[in-house]
Amino acid sequence: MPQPPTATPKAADRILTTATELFYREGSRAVGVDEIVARAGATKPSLYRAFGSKDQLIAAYLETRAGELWANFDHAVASHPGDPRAQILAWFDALGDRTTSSDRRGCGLSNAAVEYPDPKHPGRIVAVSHKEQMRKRLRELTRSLDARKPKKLADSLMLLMEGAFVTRQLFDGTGPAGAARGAAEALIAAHIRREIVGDEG
Amino acid sequence: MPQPPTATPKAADRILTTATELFYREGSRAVGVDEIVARAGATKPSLYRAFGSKDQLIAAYLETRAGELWANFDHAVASHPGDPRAQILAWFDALGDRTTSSDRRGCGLSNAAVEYPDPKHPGRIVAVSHKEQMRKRLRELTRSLDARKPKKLADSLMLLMEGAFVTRQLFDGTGPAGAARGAAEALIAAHIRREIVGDEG
DNA sequence: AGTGTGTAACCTACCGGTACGTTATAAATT
DNA sequence: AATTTATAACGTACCGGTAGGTTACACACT
Repeated sequence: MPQPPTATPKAADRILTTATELFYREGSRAVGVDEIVARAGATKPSLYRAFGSKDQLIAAYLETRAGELWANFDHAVASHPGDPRAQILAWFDALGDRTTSSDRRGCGLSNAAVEYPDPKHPGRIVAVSHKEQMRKRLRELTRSLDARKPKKLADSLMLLMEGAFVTRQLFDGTGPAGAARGAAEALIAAHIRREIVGDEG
Repeated sequence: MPQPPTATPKAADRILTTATELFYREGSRAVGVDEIVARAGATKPSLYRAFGSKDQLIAAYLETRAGELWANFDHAVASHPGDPRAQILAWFDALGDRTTSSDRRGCGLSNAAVEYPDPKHPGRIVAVSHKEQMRKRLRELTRSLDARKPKKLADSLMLLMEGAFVTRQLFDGTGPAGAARGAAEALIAAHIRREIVGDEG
C-alpha cells in the first residue's frame, strides 16, 4: 500500500513494532496491553482504534513474523535456482543461523499455537494457515527433488524444522537443534536412494 | 493401592488431578486457580496449603506428566530388551499412538517451556530437566545401537520427537507427525550404514 | 474541516493470595 | 465415661492489584 507523502512513525506502527518484540520474547499471553502502549510511547485508545482488540493485535504480530519467515525462506530458495536440494539445505542453514543468537525463542507462530489451543482464536488461525503453507512449499521442493516419497520427506523435514524451533527454547545453544541440517541431508539422501520404509500418505 | 483404612480422595489430590487435565488442555497460563478449585470441588486455601503457589502447582502438574512420559518410554524400552533399534521404534510407535486421540496437545513439558521463558520459573525448571534426561537416554540407546555418531543421531531423533509434539497441535490427525516413525527408521539406517555428513559434537 | 493522536478517567471481571472461622477426629485428661 | 485439648483438613469471605476494554474531550496537524 503506497502511503500518502506525509509519513511520521505513526502510533499504530510503534505499537505493532513494540508488541512484536515483546510478544515474541515473553509470549503474548504474558504481555499486557498497558505494557505495550507504555513502551511504545502510545496510549490504549490508539491501540484499540488501530487493532480492535488484543487478540487482533496478536494476529497482526504473527503476520509480521510470518512475513520475515517467508522472506528468509524465499531468499534461501532464490539463492539456489533449479537446485531443490541446495534450496532446502540453505533453508536449514538459515534456521541454524538463528540458533546462535541466544535471544531467539523458536518460531513465534508455533509458540502462538501452543499458547492458544482455541481454533477460533485469530492468532491461531494465522499461525496454522502459515504452517500449512510451509508444508505445501516443502512438498513442492521435495517433489522437484524427485524424491520417491515427496510428501513423507517434506513432512519429515517439517518435523526437523519444528523440532529445532522448540528445542532451541529448551536447550541453550548446544541443544539438538544443531543436528537439524545434517539430519535433513541424511533424509534427503535416503529418499533419493529409494530405500525408504512406510507408506506414502 | 492399599490405602490406610480411612481413605477419602483428599482435596490436594483432586486439585492436582483437575489441574493436570486443565493445564494440559488449555495451557497453564490460560487456567485460573479459581476454575481449578471450582472444578475440583475444593477451595483456594486448600490449593495454597498443599502447593504453595500456582507456579508450584504447575511444577507438580509437570512432574506427573513427566511420570507418564517415562512410564511410556520405559515400557517401550522394556518390551525389546537388548534391541536398541526396536526400542527406539517402539518409543516412536508409542508417540504415534497418541497422535490418533485428537484431544492430545503435544507434550505438556514442551508446552510449558514455551509458555514460560523465564529460566527461574518452577515449571520451566521441571520441564527442562526432564528434556535433558530424555536427551541422555536417547544417547544411551543410540550408543548401544553402535551408531557411528550416536550423539548426532540421538539429537536428530529428539528433533523428530519434538517436531511431532508441536505439529500435532498445528495439524489435526493427518499432519506431519505421522512421518516421525519412518523418518526415525531412515535416520537410524543411515547412521548404521556409516554414510553421514557433518561433525560429531 | 478533518483526521490522527494524547489525556484522563473509568468499568467490569478476574487474577493470585490470605486472614480467619469451622469441622472432624482422636489422644489426653479428669 | 465424660470432658478437654491438640491437630489436621477444610471452607467463607475477602484482599489489593491488574487484566482487557471503553468513553469523552482536547489538542494537534496538515
